[in-house]
Amino acid sequence: MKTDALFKRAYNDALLLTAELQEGEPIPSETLLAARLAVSRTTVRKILAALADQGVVGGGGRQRFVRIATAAAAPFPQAETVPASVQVEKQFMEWMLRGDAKAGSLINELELARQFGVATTVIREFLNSFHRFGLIERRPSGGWVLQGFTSSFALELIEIREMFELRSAKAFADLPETSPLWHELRELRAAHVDLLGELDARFQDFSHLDSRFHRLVNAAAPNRFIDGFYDIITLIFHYHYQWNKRDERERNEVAIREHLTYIDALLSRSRPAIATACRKHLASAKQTLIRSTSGTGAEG
Amino acid sequence: MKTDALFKRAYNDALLLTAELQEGEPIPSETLLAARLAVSRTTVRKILAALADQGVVGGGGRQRFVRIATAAAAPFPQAETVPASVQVEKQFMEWMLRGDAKAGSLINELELARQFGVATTVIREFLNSFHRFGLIERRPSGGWVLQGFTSSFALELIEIREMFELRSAKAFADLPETSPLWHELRELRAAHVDLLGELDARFQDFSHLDSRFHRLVNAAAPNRFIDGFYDIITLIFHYHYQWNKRDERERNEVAIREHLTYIDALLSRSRPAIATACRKHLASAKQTLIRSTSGTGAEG
DNA sequence: CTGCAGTCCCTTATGTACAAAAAACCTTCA
DNA sequence: TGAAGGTTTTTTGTACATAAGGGACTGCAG
Repeated sequence: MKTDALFKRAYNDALLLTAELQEGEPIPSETLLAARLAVSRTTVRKILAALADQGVVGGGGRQRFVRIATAAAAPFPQAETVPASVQVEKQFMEWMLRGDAKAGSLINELELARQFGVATTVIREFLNSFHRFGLIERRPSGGWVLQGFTSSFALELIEIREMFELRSAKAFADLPETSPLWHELRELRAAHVDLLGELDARFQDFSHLDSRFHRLVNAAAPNRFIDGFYDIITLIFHYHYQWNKRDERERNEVAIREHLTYIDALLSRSRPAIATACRKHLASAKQTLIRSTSGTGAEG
Repeated sequence: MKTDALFKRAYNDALLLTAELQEGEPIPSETLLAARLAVSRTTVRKILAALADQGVVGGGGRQRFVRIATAAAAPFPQAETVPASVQVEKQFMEWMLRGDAKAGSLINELELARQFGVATTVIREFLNSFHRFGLIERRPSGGWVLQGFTSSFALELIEIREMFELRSAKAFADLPETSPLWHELRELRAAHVDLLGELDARFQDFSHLDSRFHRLVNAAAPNRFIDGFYDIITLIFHYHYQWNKRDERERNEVAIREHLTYIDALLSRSRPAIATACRKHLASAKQTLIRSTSGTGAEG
């Protein structure tokens, strides 16, 4: 049976929407709600039925209205609103980065399924799509081998990243003045400055900003393979930022300042300045990443 | 139920092995056969039981021998010895490259499953792993959109290829004299010369040689992401060579000569010569590929 | 005639079942 | 005693069932 995490999330969102309305106010049309909640009308109807059950909305057909203005109905627990596939990724990364599994060991689908509380099918599908991240390998006879987050993985990752980033940064400098990306870059610069101002409170927001920035640079000359590669980068850095707490604030401050230099170089369109700033930033990202890898990276 | 294509392939292989033995000769041990046929001993035992049923081998336990020297038993049909997943890839590429499906259209799992004669699970798993080749995209709401083999796909593919190949070629030139790769390179050069000599008869063998050569170059400085990328290259070129028959012989001859120039440049270790030969080869590969793409590549 | 809700059908996601294949363990005989 | 065959246990690949969710079609009301 398919999980109804989508329904539950949308239901919770709908509860928030109704809370904004006055008692007795009419409910927006199903089509409108569908657009607002980003789900199909089928799901909206299911939600409306559930809300009617809960007494939150009254009436029926075209005469639906808010019955209780204060959100009396309890929302679904947060955990149930996350699709199984997302939870599996999170749990798997945790399992791997926490060192519960050694590099080179076999992955047992059934065991993981039990441990994560999902069906083996979900694990199987996850492993299949996770393969592209380079952290696991398929054995010829079936089954999967864990490669692990080793320093050789980090080195190989960073090597490709440097090639792609330098290429994209150059392309960015060649963008016509009219490109909307320049505006986005300036906005992103402002976001960096903002974050730097309140770094003590929000220093964990950097991970997201980092991903946005590097994807913006790549948008100068889109290439689906580079985009795909940035998914890997984003994943690795996301979890890396989550798990490696050492000097987190300092690391992020350094990175933000490097970004700013890099952004200014891009804005100046000076090729040498861009290359220098880009290389410098990548070099320090490399150091950070390698320091946190698990092993020697000596593998077959 | 799991298919027994593995058993059938190994059974056919085993039939060939027994045909080499004299009537009455003893059969190698189960362990040895398992290694020889590249399957587990469990499968070997199943094969031996089947062969005994067919009267090809007699005796039992430690006294098994060949009963009929001439291979009297019929092997399984070729088609049944290919795992479903491999057949699906072939059929899918055919379906796509033949133009049965337009770029941008939705992929219907059930329909494909029926058309290819497999269960939907197999299609699903295939699409999941095929995603990395960049020819299909996942829709946010589930399901897949066909991107197709467009010229923008080809251009993006080639761009990455050039970056990777130049990088690896440089690394190759820096290999120590003692590296075994130099020997392999010389062997590969000989294979090219051989093929050139009998090109009229064997010109289709080039596809395989091409893949071997480029993977060898990459082996100079292994990187799992580049390796993964070469899977894409190999796939595309493999099917491209199969489907684009126009000027096939001439194209291959040109490519072989370019390879020879490229190999000689590598052997000379001259950086400028390597870069020139590499670029020249990639440029003509690019032309060939782009000429055979299906559309304008104008997509969202 | 336009936007809405009612209804129906199609497709996909996920759990479960079961056979194939692998791997581990046990027994036997030269 | 060690290499072979016999037996049992695990694990994976594939089919199938079923609910969730998307989308098309229809008739109605303003």
